Amino acid sequence: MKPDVGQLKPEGWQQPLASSWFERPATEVAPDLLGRLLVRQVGDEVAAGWIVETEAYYGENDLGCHARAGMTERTRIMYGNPGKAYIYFTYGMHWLLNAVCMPSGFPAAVLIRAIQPAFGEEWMQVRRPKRAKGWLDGPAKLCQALEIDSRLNGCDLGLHTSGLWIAQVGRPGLDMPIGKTPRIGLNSVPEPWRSMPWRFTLGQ
DNA sequence: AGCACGATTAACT
DNA sequence: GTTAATCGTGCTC
Repeated sequence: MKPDVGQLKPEGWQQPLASSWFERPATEVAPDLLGRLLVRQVGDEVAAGWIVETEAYYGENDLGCHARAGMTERTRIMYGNPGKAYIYFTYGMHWLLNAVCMPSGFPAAVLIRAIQPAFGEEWMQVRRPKRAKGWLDGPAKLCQALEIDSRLNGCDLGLHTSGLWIAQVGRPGLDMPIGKTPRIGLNSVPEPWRSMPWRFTLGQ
């Protein structure tokens, strides 16, 4: 009988990236996150997905970035320490997950836009019943699947304690080229920010 | 206190 | 291809 490779936990899945790993421009961190493992643990339940799509949001000058308006209650986390989760609510119903980049004081983050299931698929399906193609392709979809919401805003992605981390382990067979395109959904953002090639994809 | 809008998604035509 | 759903946030009065 053929083993279900997708359900095996890869070596190193419990080893989070250090906070200092995120202390770089978001435009460098975003492509570097591709192929790494986003892990969620709630009690005894664990699920994880390979990151395959990211976007960089970088500084107050970036008019596509929430920090364009300076520091507010919402963007406070983005101005904080690298490696923190910046999670915000949009369109009245969706949560989106970012990883904060750069040293404290400079607002920058990487939006996690899509994952592919690595293990714990059953647990993800509890909240995302449809297992059709594309069921985890979307920043709000993966947050729903992994039970990510405001309770995790500001948590440290470099620690296990909050139950959400990014493991350093790279996906096997990481030889595909990285795609670069403009960011999605910035419909009213002026140029050149709207077209900056800060969306990064792996095998899509 | 009121208002316009959004780093989306699903369900349409 | 288009559009409704739905509400926290940030800005204006």
